[in-house]
Amino acid sequence: MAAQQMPPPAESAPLPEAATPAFSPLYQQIKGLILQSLEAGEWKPGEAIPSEMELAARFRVSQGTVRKAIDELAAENLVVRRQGKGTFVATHAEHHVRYRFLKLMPDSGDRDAEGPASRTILECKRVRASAEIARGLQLRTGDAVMQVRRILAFGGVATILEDFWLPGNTFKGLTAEQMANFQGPTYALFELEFGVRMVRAEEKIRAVMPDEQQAQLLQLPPHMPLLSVERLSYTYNDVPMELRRGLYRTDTHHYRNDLS
Amino acid sequence: MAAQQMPPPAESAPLPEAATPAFSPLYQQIKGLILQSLEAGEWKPGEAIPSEMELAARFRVSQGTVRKAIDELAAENLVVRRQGKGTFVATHAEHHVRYRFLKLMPDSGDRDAEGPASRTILECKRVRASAEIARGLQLRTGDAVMQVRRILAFGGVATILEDFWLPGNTFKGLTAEQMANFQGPTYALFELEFGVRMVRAEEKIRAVMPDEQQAQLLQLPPHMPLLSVERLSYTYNDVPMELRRGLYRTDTHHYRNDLS
DNA sequence: CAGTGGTCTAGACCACTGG
DNA sequence: CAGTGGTCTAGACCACTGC
Repeated sequence: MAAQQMPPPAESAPLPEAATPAFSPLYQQIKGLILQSLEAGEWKPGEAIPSEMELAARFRVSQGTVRKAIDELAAENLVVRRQGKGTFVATHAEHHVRYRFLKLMPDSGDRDAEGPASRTILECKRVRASAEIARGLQLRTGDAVMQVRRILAFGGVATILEDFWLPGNTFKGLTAEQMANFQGPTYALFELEFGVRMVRAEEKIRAVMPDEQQAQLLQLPPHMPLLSVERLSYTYNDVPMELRRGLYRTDTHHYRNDLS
Repeated sequence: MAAQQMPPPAESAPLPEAATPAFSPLYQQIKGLILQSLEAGEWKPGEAIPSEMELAARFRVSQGTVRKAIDELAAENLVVRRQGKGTFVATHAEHHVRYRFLKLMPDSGDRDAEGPASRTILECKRVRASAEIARGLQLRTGDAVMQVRRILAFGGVATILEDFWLPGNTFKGLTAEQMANFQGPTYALFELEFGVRMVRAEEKIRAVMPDEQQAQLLQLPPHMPLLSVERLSYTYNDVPMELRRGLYRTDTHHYRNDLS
C-alpha cells in the first residue's frame, strides 16, 4: 500500500528517552496524507475533496479507513461533510459559519437580528514586531509585521475595538482599502488573497479598564469595564498566524461559551 | 431486535408542521437506550459499563453499532473509554479532570503549580427563588432553592467569589459543613450525595465593576474590574440543575478558551 | 438515475490491562 | 492468559443530492 504499517522502528542506536513505540494506526497515516494535500493547496477552500472511494483507491486502503480519517478531520473543522454531495474543504467564507471565532453575542441571543457588523479600518501599516508580538507569532523581535486596528459596530453601536498583527512576509501588500471593500469575514479574505487558512485559535480573556484613547474610540461612557480578548490563531501544523487583541463592550453583549 | 428500525411513523393524523421523516439510525437508538440506563443510575459514576460485546448481545446488534453509540457518548464526555479496561461512567471526582468546568488559569499556565484551591463557605441557606433565578432553573418564582456563597483562593490569594443556586427539592439537606469538609470538586459531592451529574454547561461572560461588598470579600484594590461568569449547568436531558454567578480576578489569572 | 456520504454487519487481528 | 477497547476489511444496503 501507499501507506505502510511501519514496524516499531528498530532503532539500533537506543533513544535516551521517550522510547514510545510510536504505533500509529493506518487511518492516522491516511489523515496525515490528506492533511498534507490540504496544506499543499491541492484542493482550495470550499472545493470538494475526492470521494471516499477515490481516496481509498489512491491510498490502497478500505473505504472504512478513509472514512475514519475524514471523520477526524471533520471533527477538527478542517473539512465539512455533506451527504449526497461530497466532502468539502472548510472555509471562513460561508454564510453559515461567518463569525466562526467570534463568541460575542447580543444579549437577545439572536446574532442575525442585529444585522451585519460594520467595520471601520482605522489603521493598516507595516511595523517592526515588539518582543511581545514576536513571541506570540514565533518571529524575531524587529521582524516586519502588518498591524491593523479597526472598530466593529453592531446595529450602529461601536462594540469591539481590535488590533491585530500578521507576519509581514506572508501578508505583504495587505491594505486598508482591501479590508474595507471586502465582503465577508476577514479570515475569508486571508484565504482568498494570501492562501492562509486559520484552523484553530486560543483565547485569553480578562476584565480591564480602557485607557482614554480606547474609551474615546468606542465612544464609551466613563469607567465602563471591558472584556479584553487576546486571540492567537493558528494555521496548519500549529503555526501561529495572527495575534489579535480585542476590547469588547459587554453591557449589551456577552461572551458565550459552551462547556462539556 | 430489542432496538427496532422504525418505519416512518405513518401518522394518520397529519402533523401541521415539522413533518420530518424522523429517521433515526440504529446506533442513535442504542445511544438513547444506554443514556436511559445512565440516567436511571444502572451504573454509578466511575463504574464500568458492560463491555461492547455484552451490550451488543443485549441489544441484538453488532459490536460496531454499539461502538458508534459509545463513541458519541464519549465525545460528549458522558463516558470515558480506557483501552484494555473498559468503558466508565464519567465523573467529576477523578483527579485527572477536577475543575472540568473551570476555565480560569493562572497566567503561568500551570494550574498544578499553584496547588489546590482553598474554599471558604460564607453562606449556605434555603431561600425562595427570585424571578430571575427561577427562570434559569426552570422553577416557579418563590420555589425553594439552596443558595451558596463561597470564596476560592489560589496560593492563598482570594480569586473567585461565587454564588450558586440549586433546586431545593433535589438538594434538600445540603449544609455548609458538608461542603467545607468534602475533599474534591463540589460537583463530585453532588454526584455522591444527591445523585446529580452535571453533564454540560453554558457560560455568559462580562466585564463588571464589583460593588463594595464584593470588593471587600475579595480584598481587592479599589477600582479593579472583574470577570463576571454566569454558568448554567445541566444534567441529563437538558435539565438545568445549577445557576452559578462567579466574579473572577483576572490580574493574575485569565479565562482560557480554545476555538476550532 | 448515478454518485455521494451514512449505516450496519461479520469477522479477523492488534494493543493494552490485569491477574 | 483472557478480556477489554481499537483497527481494518469487504460487502450490502440506505438516505440524500442533482441531473
